[in-house]
Amino acid sequence: MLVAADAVLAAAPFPAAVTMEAIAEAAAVGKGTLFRAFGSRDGLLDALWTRQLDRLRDALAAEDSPLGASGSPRRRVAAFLDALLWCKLDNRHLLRAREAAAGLLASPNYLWMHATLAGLLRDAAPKASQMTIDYAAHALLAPLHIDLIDVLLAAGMNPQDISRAQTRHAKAMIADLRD
Amino acid sequence: MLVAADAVLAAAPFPAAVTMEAIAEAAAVGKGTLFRAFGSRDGLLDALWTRQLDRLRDALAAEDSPLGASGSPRRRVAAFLDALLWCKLDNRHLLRAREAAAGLLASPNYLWMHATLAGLLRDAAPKASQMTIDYAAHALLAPLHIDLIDVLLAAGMNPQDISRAQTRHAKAMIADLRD
DNA sequence: GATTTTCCGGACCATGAGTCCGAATGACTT
DNA sequence: AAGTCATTCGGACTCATGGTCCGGAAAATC
Repeated sequence: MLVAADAVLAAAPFPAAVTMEAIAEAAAVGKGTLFRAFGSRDGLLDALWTRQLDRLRDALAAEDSPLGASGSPRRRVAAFLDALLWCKLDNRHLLRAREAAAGLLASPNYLWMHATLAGLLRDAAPKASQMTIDYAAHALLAPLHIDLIDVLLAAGMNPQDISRAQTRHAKAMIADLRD
Repeated sequence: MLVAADAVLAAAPFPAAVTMEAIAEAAAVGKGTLFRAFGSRDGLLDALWTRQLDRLRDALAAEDSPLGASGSPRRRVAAFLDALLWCKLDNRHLLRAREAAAGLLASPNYLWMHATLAGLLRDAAPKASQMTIDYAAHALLAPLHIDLIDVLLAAGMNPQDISRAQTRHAKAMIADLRD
């Protein structure tokens, strides 16, 4: 069932448009069965994503990988982020299946924010490469995602705290960009 | 029309559940008129969001604010991010109106990623405060959002580039956490 | 083989985005 | 002022899809 769902999502040119009915058919099963097993569309997607992360968790537990406790903390952080990156790349179809804000980052508004911030960063670090600056701008904007802000507020931070943390983040990024 | 839409979204306990019909009624206008004016639900939300950002753009243009060209680049970056933060806080209802991944950051999977990464960061910078580490972990995970990855790939970066940029980001964050 | 229980599946329902055409409004002409 | 034409409006309608539900099949038990 999970396998069939993964296959049909991977094959679809537009995973967000894949219906539960289509998945049920591909799995040679009734729609009711799908819903009984996963509760909802999101439940199914969650199950699929969790399955992928489980493999990652196993890798983390393995001693020999760069993720294992043997490496230096710094390397482990990088290795962990890399593992996540590859996992996400490999399962793009799955993550894109949640319609959500598809293309919101390509909207004029985000483009403007990014261009503006990148411009300011260029002023602050004239010698940094364009690609580095562009990435830094994205990395500074990403934590402003409303969902993350909600999480931070729910976790007990107040706007002042967030503002300070973000300023510090920016400072660290600029310091790095200046080499 | 925009004003009415903003009001009804702001008043709703769950903005994502506000229907176009409800907005039309609040604006004392037919549904057809709404759609003719904005094309779609997303179009309307875009228009609302753009309206807010326009105010920000004006502030940026003003000479006297910390955003103006008079400040140091570093201050301007911080001021810009802060302005965005407050803008987003003030318009939370509007941003949350795009149903999307509501609560995805509260899912066990994200919680695990965050906890794991925060743990690694703690190892790398034992003296940093918990709040700082938590924020850093969020800030490192946020750029892994699939939408951003897609944008980066579309912009010509390949996975290797992203990996390098992300590693550099992590390095900069850790360096900062260690003071 | 009869009876009970569990599980399955596809017909069915509810909802809400987006469409469309008839009606209303208003501008322009005589 | 009345008639005519163009433009815009609005709400009834369509359609797609997530989610429900019940009749019946399969399995377990005796």
